Amino acid sequence: MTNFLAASTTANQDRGPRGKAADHRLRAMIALSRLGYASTRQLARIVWGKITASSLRQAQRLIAVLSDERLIVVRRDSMACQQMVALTATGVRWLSFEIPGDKAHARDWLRHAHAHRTACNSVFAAIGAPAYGYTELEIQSQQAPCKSLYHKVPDLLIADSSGWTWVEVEHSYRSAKDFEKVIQWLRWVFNQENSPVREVWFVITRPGASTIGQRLRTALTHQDFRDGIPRQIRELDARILSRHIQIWKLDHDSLELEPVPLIRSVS
DNA sequence: TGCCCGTATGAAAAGTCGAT
DNA sequence: ATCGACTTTTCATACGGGCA
Repeated sequence: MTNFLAASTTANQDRGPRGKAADHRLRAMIALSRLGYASTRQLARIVWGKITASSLRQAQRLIAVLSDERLIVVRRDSMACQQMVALTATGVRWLSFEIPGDKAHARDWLRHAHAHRTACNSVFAAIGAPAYGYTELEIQSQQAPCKSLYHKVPDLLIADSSGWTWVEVEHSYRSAKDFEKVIQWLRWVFNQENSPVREVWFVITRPGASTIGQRLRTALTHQDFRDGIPRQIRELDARILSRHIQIWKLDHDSLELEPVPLIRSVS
């Protein structure tokens, strides 16, 4: 992936304001280069850390300035009633590194913005846009350490020294067939001796997908020994359920993740 | 969804011209 | 002849249609 620190040291020189404003600008530009496109809210969350009336205003002002300087283009998303922005060719040149796919500009991504990528970007913002994480766009552009694993492509990937956190963005209800594939995939991944994946996160971004936790719990819980499931699978499933899965729900207003308990509390 | 292409647009460069 | 103000040309690129 692109070397961020090198980029930030060179891109910071003699380009617009210095100090805090320059830092905000650089962080917004880097975020845009990684996400492909972003909403005002996403930028506010990434650059200022949290969504407040103040951070939203600052984000709006920064977008106005960058747009005046023709570093970004703005598009109003009539569906979601929000501004979406992406880098222009001038904006890409402003950065001292290439954007995913070595594209000249990010206009096409903005024009063909789709709900799933937008949701992935919101989740990326919500987990704090980590430098050791990879966006959906970066994964598609094969800049992540993992393009796919056992026929499954991650929506987001966080790769720190302790292993990978594989993030699935649950933006629609999974069909029974698709869900079964996920279960088989989980078993395959966590049956490996040295699986690079430490945890799999399921992040609910739409009400329609909110039952994913219950479905996983049901599928991976085997109370009856006589149901024909081999002991190894029962133990593997129990381990997956207790150690390797986390369910989160995205709050679209604050762009924060709320944990969803996976194990029903014993009453 | 990605790419190409024709057109529109706006900024910079080059050219024009009158006043001194 | 030189300067400054205004006009024209050129060029880059944003936009959006359309195709694969």
